[in-house]
Amino acid sequence: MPDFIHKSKVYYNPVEFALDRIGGAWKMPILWRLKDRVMRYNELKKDIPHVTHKMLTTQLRQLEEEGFINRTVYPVVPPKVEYSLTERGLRAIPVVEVIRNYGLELMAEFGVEPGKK
Amino acid sequence: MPDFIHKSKVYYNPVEFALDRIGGAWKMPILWRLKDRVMRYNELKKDIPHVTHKMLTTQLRQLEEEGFINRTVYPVVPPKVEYSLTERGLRAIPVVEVIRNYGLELMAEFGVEPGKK
DNA sequence: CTGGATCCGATTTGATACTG
DNA sequence: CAGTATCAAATCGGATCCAG
Repeated sequence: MPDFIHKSKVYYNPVEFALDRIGGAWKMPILWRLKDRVMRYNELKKDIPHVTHKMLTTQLRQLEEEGFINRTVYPVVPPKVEYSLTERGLRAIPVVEVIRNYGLELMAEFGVEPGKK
Repeated sequence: MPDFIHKSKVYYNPVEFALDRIGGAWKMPILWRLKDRVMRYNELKKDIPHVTHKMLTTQLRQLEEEGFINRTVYPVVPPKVEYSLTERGLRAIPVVEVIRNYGLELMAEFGVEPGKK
């Protein structure tokens, strides 16, 4: 597997490339929540446990910049901003689902319990 | 999605749990190479481009500790150590494959070329 | 050949304060 | 409500040296 460059970063394999787009602790959880509905910033903030303001905004910016989500600003006061999946974001969902299900399997194997909401 | 704890770290969702086991830049490439054969340390080292000694050893230790790979030491000089997939590692392969294929798709979309080799 | 340990700079992240 | 900027802490990764 050869090297290739994207946005001035060198990648060594397709897995690394994919995980740099939708990996990390928050991107898949964000995409997953936008799976079947549009959400406002604060909705995401409240729905994703423990994500900090900074992390949520930077991850949203990156997902937007790479074409996974749309950011729609309504010129009203107070501000209203909605996030939704793009075509590309939609195509990521099945992958997220595979990883998510695998995570649930692993958790069962390791004996960790999701607990209650 | 509730919180849960594994090895004194708090997780917030199954995706994060899964990626902490097999995510990062090197773990999937390692698992992928052990998919259909046993490999020695130096084989992996030579076969995975740009991985450093430190990264390869730490990732191998973690994969071993979490039960994804076996480490077999042959008491000879010079040392001979072989790595192979466990049952659990084998079950991770389909997931790796999904992400790998998705990475290849994304690369095509973004117009990056794997180059030759 | 395989692996551990250490140093140290680079990157990432959390907390906090400030804005229209 | 949504977002930016800044600072310090924490983590990560590469280079290097030593060892059985």
